[in-house]
Amino acid sequence: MKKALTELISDSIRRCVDKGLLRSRETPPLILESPKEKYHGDYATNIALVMTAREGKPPREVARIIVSQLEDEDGVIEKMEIGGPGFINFYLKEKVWYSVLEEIGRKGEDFGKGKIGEGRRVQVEFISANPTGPLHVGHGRGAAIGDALARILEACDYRVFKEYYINDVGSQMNILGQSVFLRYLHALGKEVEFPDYCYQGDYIAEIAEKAINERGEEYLHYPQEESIQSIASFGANDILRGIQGDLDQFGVHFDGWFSEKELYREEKVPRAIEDLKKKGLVYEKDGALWLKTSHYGDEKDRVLVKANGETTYFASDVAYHKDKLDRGFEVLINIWGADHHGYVPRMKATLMAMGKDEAVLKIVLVQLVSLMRDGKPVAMSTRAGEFTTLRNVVEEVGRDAARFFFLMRRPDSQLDFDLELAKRQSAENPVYYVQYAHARICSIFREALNKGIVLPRFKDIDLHLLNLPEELDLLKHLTAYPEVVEASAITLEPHRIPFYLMELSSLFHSYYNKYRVISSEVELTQARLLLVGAIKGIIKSALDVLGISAPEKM
RNA sequence: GCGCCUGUAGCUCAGCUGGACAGAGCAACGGACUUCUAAUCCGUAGGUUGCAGGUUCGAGUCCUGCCAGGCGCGCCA
Repeated sequence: MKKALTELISDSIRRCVDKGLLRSRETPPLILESPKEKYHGDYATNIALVMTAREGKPPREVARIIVSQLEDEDGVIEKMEIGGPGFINFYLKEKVWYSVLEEIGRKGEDFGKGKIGEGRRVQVEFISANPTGPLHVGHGRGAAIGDALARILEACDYRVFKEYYINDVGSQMNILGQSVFLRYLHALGKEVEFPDYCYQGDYIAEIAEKAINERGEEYLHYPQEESIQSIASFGANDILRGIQGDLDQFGVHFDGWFSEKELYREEKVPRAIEDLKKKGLVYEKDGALWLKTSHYGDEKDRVLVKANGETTYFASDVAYHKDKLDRGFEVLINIWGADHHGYVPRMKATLMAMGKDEAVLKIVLVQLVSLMRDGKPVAMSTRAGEFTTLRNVVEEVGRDAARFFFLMRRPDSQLDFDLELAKRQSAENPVYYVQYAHARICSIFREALNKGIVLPRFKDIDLHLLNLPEELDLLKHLTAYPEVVEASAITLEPHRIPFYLMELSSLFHSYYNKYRVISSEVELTQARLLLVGAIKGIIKSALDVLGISAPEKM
């Protein structure tokens, strides 16, 4: 609808220019919005205000000219008004809003799906937590956002690949190996000291137990270095299985798991460096090998290979991102914890060094989560081993509530996650508010079924019976759903969908309390059933895009 | 010291990427269940958008400088 109206206005402006009424050859981008106040119409544009400087005419005059040339061939406009300083307000005919019901009926679950992706291949990389311990709540937020974004992009005709990058190389693996090895020795009755830098959580001892059960005393017989390395992979594998289990329980499923170790095994790191060297972007200084990231906006150059010959973590990342491109992804989306924000410029620079546009790599920074219980912070330091895992949180508050809470806020604002609040099954908890709207509608349909009410074919229903202001308002909101999904995809902001859902649910609950859907008037009942059925469908698909269930009974 | 994010009602947050009088929910107060689920609804009250400037027809939104909170600034991963 919005698009059609935008067309009409553009046509009108073109006509004005042709007729010499206006002189702007280039029209600024046309912005059409839904005014907050109803008496400002269904849609409004500020185009006349924007054009006023170039036209040398007062804005209301420009607006008047545009309105005079507007040809509404399909007869969708009820009236147009020039408001305030020069807004053009459009009031649409009621029939326009009815068409959304037909569209929802026709498209079913595809209603809300857009085309802006044009089939482009996009990779969404998220969580990518080191396999050195279970996932904690912070990872949960990243997981919820990454998964929801993937679903949103899919709904907009992107071909999405969800990937988890496993950081299974480097010193943290070594520390994991040492930590487990020491617990292993301890469990076998040896005297050991457990240093501070080792991972402290109970899960380390549990892995050591498993190692004993599965491998016995095998690790005692190798040289210590070898044992540590080997027990590190044993531990990493075990932890990774745990992470997969946690994610499974949270309803997140990846299309691919990419191992850093594989990058080295396939020599992709040296090859990536070689590639950049050929472009003259790599140089040697102080015995180390550097990438000229500063040529692409980074504050300084970065080391790829240290003076001691070891490659850096950054080098792996360079190779990994090259691999992403080699696999044919056109857009790369990385969901990162905000503590990694300092790496954004160097990663963007890397992509540019590989000859890509900066916009190919989009990085969503997710701010930290503070876990609260009744307003008091819950400690969660990994080191001390007293952290709260994602698993614990999901078990305590449930998958749906956890997801909704993670998705409710803008990624770049810090999140206080209150466990007690998330558990409460009351108005304070918006998850239930939305789900309840869905369940209520399902209940209406059960009642209709009981009473033997049948929905006739769409064209046999008299939609003009839906003429209450509340009904038109609901229809307008339904119409806006595809725009919300699209905006969400463009801005990479999933929180718009929970907010949309809360608004829609609120309108429905009001309507439900004020009027009856099922009444003795058969035709009215049928029309209203059609309306609430459409609402139900949209709540369902919006929840779906968030990875949240839509229960039929509560 | 430098950089990134945040600052909006008592609390938790929206604000459609510059629009009309700044919006919800919670908490507070007062009402609504013989009728499709009261996990709901209706009403009342609540504001100098951190502060000070600037840009323009118009600023919560953009720019500059402060203030406050969070997070980063390794040849660590």
